[in-house]
Amino acid sequence: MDGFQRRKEQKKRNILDAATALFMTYGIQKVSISEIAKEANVSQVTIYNYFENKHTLIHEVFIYYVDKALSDFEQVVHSDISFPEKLKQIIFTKREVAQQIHEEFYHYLMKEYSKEGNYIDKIYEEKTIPIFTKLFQEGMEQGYVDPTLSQEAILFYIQMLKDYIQKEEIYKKILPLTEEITSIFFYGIVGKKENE
Amino acid sequence: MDGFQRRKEQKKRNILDAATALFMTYGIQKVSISEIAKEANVSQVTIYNYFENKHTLIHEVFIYYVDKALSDFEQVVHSDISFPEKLKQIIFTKREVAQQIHEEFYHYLMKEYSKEGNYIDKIYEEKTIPIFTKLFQEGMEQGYVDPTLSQEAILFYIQMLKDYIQKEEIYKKILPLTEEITSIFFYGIVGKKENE
Amino acid sequence: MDGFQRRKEQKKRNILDAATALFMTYGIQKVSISEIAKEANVSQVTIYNYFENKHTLIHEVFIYYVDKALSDFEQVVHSDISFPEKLKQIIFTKREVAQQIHEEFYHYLMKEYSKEGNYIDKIYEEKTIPIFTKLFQEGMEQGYVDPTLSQEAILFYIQMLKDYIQKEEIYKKILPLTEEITSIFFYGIVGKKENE
Amino acid sequence: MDGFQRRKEQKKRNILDAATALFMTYGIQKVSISEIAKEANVSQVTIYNYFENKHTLIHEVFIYYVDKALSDFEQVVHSDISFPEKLKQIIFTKREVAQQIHEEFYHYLMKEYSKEGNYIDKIYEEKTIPIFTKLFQEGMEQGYVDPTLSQEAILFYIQMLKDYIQKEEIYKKILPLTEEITSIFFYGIVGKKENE
DNA sequence: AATGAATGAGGGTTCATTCAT
DNA sequence: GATGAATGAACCCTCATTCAT
Repeated sequence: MDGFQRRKEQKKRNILDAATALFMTYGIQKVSISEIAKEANVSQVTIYNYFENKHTLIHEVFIYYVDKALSDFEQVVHSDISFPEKLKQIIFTKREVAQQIHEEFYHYLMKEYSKEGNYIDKIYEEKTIPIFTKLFQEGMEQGYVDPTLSQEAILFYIQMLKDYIQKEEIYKKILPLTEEITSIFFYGIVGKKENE
Repeated sequence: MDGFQRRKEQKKRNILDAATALFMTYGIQKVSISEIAKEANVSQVTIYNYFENKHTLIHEVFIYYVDKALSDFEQVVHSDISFPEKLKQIIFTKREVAQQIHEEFYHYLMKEYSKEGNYIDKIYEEKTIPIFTKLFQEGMEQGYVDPTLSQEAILFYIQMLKDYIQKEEIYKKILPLTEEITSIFFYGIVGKKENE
Repeated sequence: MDGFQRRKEQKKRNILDAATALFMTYGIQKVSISEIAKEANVSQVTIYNYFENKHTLIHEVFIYYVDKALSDFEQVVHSDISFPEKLKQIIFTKREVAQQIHEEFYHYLMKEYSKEGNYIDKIYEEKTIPIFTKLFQEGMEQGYVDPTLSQEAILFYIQMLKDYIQKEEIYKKILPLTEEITSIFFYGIVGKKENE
Repeated sequence: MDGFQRRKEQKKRNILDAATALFMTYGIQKVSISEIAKEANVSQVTIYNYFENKHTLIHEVFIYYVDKALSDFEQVVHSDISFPEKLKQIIFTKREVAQQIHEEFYHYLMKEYSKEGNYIDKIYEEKTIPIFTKLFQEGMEQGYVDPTLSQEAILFYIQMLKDYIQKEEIYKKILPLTEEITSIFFYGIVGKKENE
């Protein structure tokens, strides 16, 4: 990649960064192309030179985000910490990219783009699931996971926790409850029997 | 209430219903007043005769929804079924009003209306929490709830489950997992020890 | 006129009064039928029962106002005070009806209604001019009016003073200048020669 | 200023001219943005690209007009004609810009914009008054102005004449009276004493 | 490649007026 | 005769997108 190409890529990334930041703060519909242009210090038309239309821009922002999240996830799973600690990190770790990703973002994409490729599902099935499977195997061997539970049900739970905690207003409230929530996740509301 | 009043109320409800349905399907911002008018078979201006502006309309739809949800909740808690069954219903029962309430709906209101009274918080604190407290007392007495857990943590869990399951695309996927999810909720992913 | 008629007339007058007050305070275009209705404590449609449309309503308000002004004017001219005092009163007396008549009112009528009858011109020529003529005759005989001046020019001057002083923001400013303005009116900016 | 800038300025002026013309003929409220756009041969949105909103547009039209009037005024005062001739021109000269400025224009601005800087008052005090003062000094030295009169009173008179003559329907009527009006302005309705 | 300028389509809102009781 | 309810037309304004340089 020569200097020209590099500068071009840099500009594209500038736009993506500006768009990502704005989308995450204000949601998708509230952010206009002109605002993104201003934030990225380019003209509106320049955005159109790099991205076919707003649709496409959103799509690429999305991919950018998903990839980043995936790589974070892999890093944690392959790290050298205990199984419970891994789960804790997966659930509570906020991706830097998406510090406060607006839900609308997720929904918008789910609704508008489900037809065209469903990048996220592909990534999920091809990359995320295998990693999870490996993780759970580890968990079962160490006695942390009930082997009668389906992997789907557990994934649902993890996904739910992650999503919910993403919500800005929730995150603040539950920070002091981290330990308890982890405990409920492992032992349920009935609680751990002490005599075990 | 005479015939006049009744017809008026009926029309207002028509508009509220149309708006609710559209908001829940497409989100708030995507739905225009003119679409609501078309759906409700009235002119745009008629909507303005009943509601000051879009803001107000959204607000009233919101109240309509919250009240309905509360009344459903109360009914379940006071019903004559077992504690686990109650929790199951609370978590999985979809309010008819809000079959598939769009998250944006919640967020929009949280953001835009937080200043003016915060109706939902008031309802939550004054009505919902006391009912929950009573319910958990019941649960503890019957050994279903770990007494070392804070009520907040448990509420967080329930709220999270309810919210998450509200999501349309999630609901479909997890219907077959209902039993398992309930089990994880009670006993965690470590699972119930059979010798208990 | 029986009681029925009288009540009807009363209601019409209520509407006219409300409209007049609002027009004079806010101008014509800024005042909506619904505001007039509210101010007069009737329904919008009631206004349409008495006046064909907004046009007509404005027209009638106008006539109401002109008649009142004319009668005030006549009273001053026929009163028992000196000529200069009469002029002073004509110029500086604010009609109660039109304490602060909005200019737009005048202009709107001049523009929109000039075709249809020109009530004001008729009144002016048939009633006002003769009275003025009589007044000036009086002034000339007493040496207050230069006989070489045309009556039109003097009328212009008087009209101008009256109109200008009507303006709310002007009126306040020139109150302390009343004497001087009268003096200029009589003796011009060159001033009265003291040795006369 | 390059070609780009110049064309932009030109277009902005086109819009200002169209707006000015329409405002002066029909008043401010009656003129819609779409009418201005049509008159200026641009799209509505183009107007919004140059002016933030209707408010701003009106404001700029206003400044355009005031500046033009001021410059005309200065030119007359500094010109090489007699004192009476100067006054005559000041009073009767219609600025080309504002051939028939609608009063509503003036009022609207006085009401709506009085808060924000009061451009006209500033101009008036800083520029107009000093020039007037100089002019009157000249008039007094030549015996045209009664030195016992306050400058305020005279200014009031001049302002009144100018304003009143601005009115379209008045202007036509008094054109043949120009000489007489000037005479009254200088010598009052009592008239000039011939033996002076 | 990059931009300033321009726009069609659509959004929320208001108003004078009519309909139906 | 009086009213509450309803509306078509118009208004100000925003946005994603294209044109022209």
